[in-house]
Amino acid sequence: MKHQNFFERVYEIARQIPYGRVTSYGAIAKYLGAARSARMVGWAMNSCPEDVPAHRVVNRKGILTGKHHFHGINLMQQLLESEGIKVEDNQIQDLDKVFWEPSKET
DNA sequence: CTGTTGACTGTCG
DNA sequence: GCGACAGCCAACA
Repeated sequence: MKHQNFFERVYEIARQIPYGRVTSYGAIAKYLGAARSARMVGWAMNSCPEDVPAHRVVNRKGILTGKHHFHGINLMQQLLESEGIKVEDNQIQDLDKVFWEPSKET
């Protein structure tokens, strides 16, 4: 499997996010070698395939910045809470505990 | 082809 | 501690 476009790499990593864990756009972008491309991760998520748990991807602050891109405004939060992640005011609690880093998979 | 925007982040003042 | 700027890539007008 050769390297593909930036988007496809984002999808691959997003799919590797374990249950009950979350990551940030910057973490993914940084793993790809372009920490400044965090916006692209979000843009890639805009086309998020069903295989990609985009609800587990938040910004570095742990805020559900992309929640309004979901079908339901509170869907993203419910999905996270369903995985045991505490979410309050659109922000993930204990972010450092549920935070997942792509480099941990390699 | 050129300019703007976008689910972001780190650095500087 | 907070506000503003730059940087990365891709899609759209």
